[in-house]
This record gives sequence, C-alpha cells and structure tokens, in this order.
Amino acid sequence: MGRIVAERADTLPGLIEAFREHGYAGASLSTIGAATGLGRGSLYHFFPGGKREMAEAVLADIAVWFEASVFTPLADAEDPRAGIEAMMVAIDRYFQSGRRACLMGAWGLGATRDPFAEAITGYFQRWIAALQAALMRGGVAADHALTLAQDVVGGIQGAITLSRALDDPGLFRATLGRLTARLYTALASAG
Amino acid sequence: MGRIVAERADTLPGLIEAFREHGYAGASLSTIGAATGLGRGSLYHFFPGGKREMAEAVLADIAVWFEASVFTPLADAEDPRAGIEAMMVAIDRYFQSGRRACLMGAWGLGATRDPFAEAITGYFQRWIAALQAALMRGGVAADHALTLAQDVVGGIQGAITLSRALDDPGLFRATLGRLTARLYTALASAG
DNA sequence: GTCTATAAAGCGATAGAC
DNA sequence: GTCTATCGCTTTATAGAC
Repeated sequence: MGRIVAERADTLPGLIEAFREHGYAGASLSTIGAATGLGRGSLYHFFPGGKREMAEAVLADIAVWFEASVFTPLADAEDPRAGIEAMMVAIDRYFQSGRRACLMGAWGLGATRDPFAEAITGYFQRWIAALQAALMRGGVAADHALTLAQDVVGGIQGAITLSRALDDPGLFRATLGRLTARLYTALASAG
Repeated sequence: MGRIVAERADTLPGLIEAFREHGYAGASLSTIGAATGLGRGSLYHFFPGGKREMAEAVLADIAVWFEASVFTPLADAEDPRAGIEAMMVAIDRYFQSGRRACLMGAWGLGATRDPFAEAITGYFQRWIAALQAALMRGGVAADHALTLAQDVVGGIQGAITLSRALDDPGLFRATLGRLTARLYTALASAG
C-alpha cells in the first residue's frame, strides 16, 4: 500500500487505511509505517505533530473528498434525482458496498470523538444539510426533508455497521436501494 | 464506577463502560482499573486470560442481556406490537437515547471484529431474526419482514452513530419513533 | 527526504506479600 | 481477594547520519 511516496499527500491513502481498520488508539506507528511504506523519520518529516497531526490530515482529506464528490454535486444538481443518484453511486464505491467502515462514524462512537469532535460533527451536518437542500429543491417541505435526510444518512451508517458485522455486502447495496427509493417516492409525491 | 466488587460479575459494568468508551485497543489496564475500582491483581484473579478474557466476558454479558430483555420478549410476545413496543423502550434505555454507543456495532467496524467475530455476528443475527419472527407472526411476509427487520436494526445503529456524532439525543428518540411507526404500518397493512 | 538508533513512557502480564 | 513491585516488550517521539 502506498509504495509511491513523493509528497505528504501521497501518504494519505495509507494513513486512512490504517486508521480506519485499527482506529486511532489501535493504529501504531509500526502499523502506519507498514500501510504507507514509510519509516518513522519520513512520517515525522511530513507530520511533525505526530500521530495526532496524521489523524487531522486524514479527517481533513475525507472532508474535502466528500465535499467535492458528494455534498457539492448534491446541493448543486439541477435535478435532485440526479444528485441523489450520483451520491448513492459515490457512496457505494467509497464504502466498497459496506466492506469499508466510515472512519467519521466509527470515531464518533467512542472517546476518539473528543479531540476531533469538530471535524466529525461538521461532516455529518454538511451531509445532512446537502441532502435536505436537494430534497427541498425537489419540493419536499423543510421538516420532512430534514428527517428524511437524517434517516438516509443514518441508514447508510447503520447499513455499514450491519453489513460489516454480518460480513454481507449484499445487505449494504440492498439497503442503499431501498433508501434511494424512499427519496424518490418523497420527491414524486412532492413534485 | 463499580466501587462495590465482591465477585467477577460485579466488574462487568465497569468493564463494559471502559471498553465501550475507549475501544479494545484504547482501553488500557489502567483505564479498566479506574473504571472498575480494581487493581491489576484483582483483575487477573477474575480474568486469568487478561484483557482478552475481559472482552469476551463483556460480549457474553451483553449477549445475555439482549437475549433476555429484547430478543426473547420480542419472539415470544403474543401481540407483535407489544413485543416491538417493549423492544423500543428497552433499546432507548439501554443506549441512553443514543448517548451510549453500541459496543457490538463499534467493534464490528474495525480490526477488533476479527477475534470476536462470532459474538458480534451472532448478536445482530439474533436481533434481526427475533424482529423478523415477530413481524411474521403479525402476518408480514417473510421477505418483507426480513428487509424491514434489517432496516430497523440498521436504522437503530445509524441513529446511535448520528446522534453521538451530532451530540443530539433527540435525533435518536425521534428516529426510534419513526422506525416504530414503520413497523406498525407494516403490521397494520398485513394483519 | 529517508533511514537507524535511542530515549522516555506506557503497555500487558506475572510474582509474591498480605 | 487485593495489593505493590517488577519484568519484558511496545509505544510515541526525537536525534542525527546519510
């Protein structure tokens, strides 16, 4: 993993993999070194603040990716259905049909949340807000759009949890399909 | 926490708290000692297998509690609605309206899953099966009852994730209410 | 920019007194 | 049954060679 390293950004895929799989406390510098293909020297050269700074970089990178690949398209799409469809395709790929955990969700569950609360809270707030906005542009009332957005974002998180716990990627994809259908139904009865 | 300790079982609340809050890797023996009020000597007296055995005891304890307090009532209740109502009340109390993470769900998301896969998988399988059985007894078709049970158990997990990440217990309770309504609707249109 | 060597602290686990 | 002391190992982080 991450063999080709020339600059700081090249370490991020390995860092994300290590942190997502082992958690913040469980990801040791040895683990991280193996995942990135880098020694302690290089890691501390790129991240003088150590493990903590590596984690912050990972959270920032995830936020940037979701902003560009999910939230913005969702909020900007002329047709809300197209934005939702794009979101679902991106989500299925990103989480590898539920085989990959959501680092933001997982870290929010325990004590790791505290030092990174702002990044984690912001991630879910933006996601829900972007989805709510898309639904409202499709004619869904604000309060209904909000609860629906919460149900869908929460439903995706739950589907990851269940799909990983049961080792059943099919469950994730099927759940994604049902959530999409709920959104389309709401749009159809509103527009 | 856990000041009164006379036998092994008395350590479990403290152990659960420590493991849920810090994860398996993040819960050190110092953490666990503080949470249980016990020194290393006592902990190793009760759990000769060390941290690993403590974790297994915690998972077994959770499984027993859910079996007695949620799965069995759900599967046995004459009126499926009563069983579902009892489940939701128990769940809201147990997870403290989403302030408490689900240890099974959280551990299933990362590498901690591997050594404890059987316990984690079994927990969710039993929960889903019990809920599906209750719905089927209420006249819901098997396949619909299964996806509905998956949606609800997953929805609860997602609501915990979201509610903790956003620090909003109200979101958990509201989501629980909507999930209950979905189950009642399915029962109404089936029975 | 990458490495190895090393420091200082914390880890899980054990032994033995009481 | 509970404690303290301690072992051996791993941890994060630093220093300095290249």
